[in-house]
Amino acid sequence: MMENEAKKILLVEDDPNFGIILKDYLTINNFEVTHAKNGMEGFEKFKRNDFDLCILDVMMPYKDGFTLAKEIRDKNASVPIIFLTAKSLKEDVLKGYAIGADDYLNKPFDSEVLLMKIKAILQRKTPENSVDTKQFEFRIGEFFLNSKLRHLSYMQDDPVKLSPKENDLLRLLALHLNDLMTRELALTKIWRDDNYFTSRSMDVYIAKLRKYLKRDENVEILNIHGEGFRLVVKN
Amino acid sequence: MMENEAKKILLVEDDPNFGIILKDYLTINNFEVTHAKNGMEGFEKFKRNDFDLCILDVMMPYKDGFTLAKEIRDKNASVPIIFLTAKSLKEDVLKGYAIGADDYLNKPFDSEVLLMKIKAILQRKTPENSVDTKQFEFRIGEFFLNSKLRHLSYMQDDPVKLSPKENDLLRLLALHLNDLMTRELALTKIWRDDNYFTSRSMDVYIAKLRKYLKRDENVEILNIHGEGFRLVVKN
DNA sequence: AAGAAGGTTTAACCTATTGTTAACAGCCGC
DNA sequence: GCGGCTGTTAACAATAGGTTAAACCTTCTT
Repeated sequence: MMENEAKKILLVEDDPNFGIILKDYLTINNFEVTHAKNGMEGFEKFKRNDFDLCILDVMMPYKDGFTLAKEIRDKNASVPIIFLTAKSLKEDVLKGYAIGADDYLNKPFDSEVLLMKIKAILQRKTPENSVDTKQFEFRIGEFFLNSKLRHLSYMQDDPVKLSPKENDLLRLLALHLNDLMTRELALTKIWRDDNYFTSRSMDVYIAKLRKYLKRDENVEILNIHGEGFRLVVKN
Repeated sequence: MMENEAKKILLVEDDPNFGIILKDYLTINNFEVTHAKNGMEGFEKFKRNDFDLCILDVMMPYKDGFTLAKEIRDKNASVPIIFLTAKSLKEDVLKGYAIGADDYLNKPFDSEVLLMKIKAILQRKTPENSVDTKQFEFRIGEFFLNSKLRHLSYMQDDPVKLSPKENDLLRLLALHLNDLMTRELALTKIWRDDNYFTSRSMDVYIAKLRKYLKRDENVEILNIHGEGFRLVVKN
């Protein structure tokens, strides 16, 4: 099965029973849910993560859903927000939308309906209207790396196709061009685990990259014993 | 603030009184509203214009809102759709979302709430959504794609008729010509769901498109393992 | 109402790509 | 020279993609 990354949802709901049930339901449906019990905690968690969607209860102690939503909007103008509420005052609904809500559900609601709404909202948000500051293109001596297409080209030759790991690793080296890229950084960023086996796996990839880069003798990957690697371009 | 062009809304509602009131209300709020009195008329009008949003009553004579929505979806996979309905059967709501609704309102509803929902939906839709440009004609090597008519022609040959999905997929590839079109994008935009089966279905459509495109050896669809596809024109 | 036709999804089978691990060899620094 | 790094290759397992055909579902016809 193709493993697409699960979308991350921040759920802020003070009722512990309801919160846990909803969290479980969404988890079963393949979302990665972070549950906060009040507005304060919700905002802390929001700041520490990149969420694809926020579900906020309106009535909560310490900090209500509207206030939280405003703080979230200040940090991030585009993350979708869904409000949940027991009362259904028109003024509240309008206030919610004015803050920039994407939807508004009155309790009790059907969980399947919520699921559909979540999907509908996530669909309208295309992956590329998020301003991606990611850098995809690098010049490395006479090489040119396009890490979006995973292509490494040398002068006029046909580009070589890189595997995802080859590509990630070379990109990380390029980001630290002529400088040290520590083992630890590569392992935590790319392999998401730092142990003997991932470390050996990384060495295998360094070997593969060296093979690709042999064509330009001014480019090489140097090892710094016990520290990491250094992609250098001579001259 | 710059005066943006009024957004065009297709309103399909068989109750004449309610329809006119709603149309006026939306017009006052700076939308350009086309009112159709039944599903038949709604579809005719849809075909003749580019709408930014559709508001469909579910229960209508001749052609109900769901059927109309499906026809609209076949023509245009991404235009937002809001359903209005008097009854609120859960099955109907889910059916609506399954077709690709963006929202679902039960009558009676507050017109201000509808207005806010419309704004929330359009806001998500418009931000420089480069991918969703309203472009329907493409030159792909020696091919010419008219994605309104769903015609793919090669030189002077008779055009091949494409099915809705074939057409949407080729159009999306063409919008990203020579660049990566991610699986995720195609699945969320065209299939409106991203899972194992829709992913395999997409592969089947890629095979179909490759068959059509074989006539021009300079045109091909390349795979980027784990990421998506790339429609390239050589030279 | 039955059947044909067209479109889409699912299943099945096969190939290609990718990542990990083992094995063995050489290297570093003390 | 010794023990822990690093370099390299090859085998293997797991996953993704290519293709065809059958199943399924609507819609259109008769």
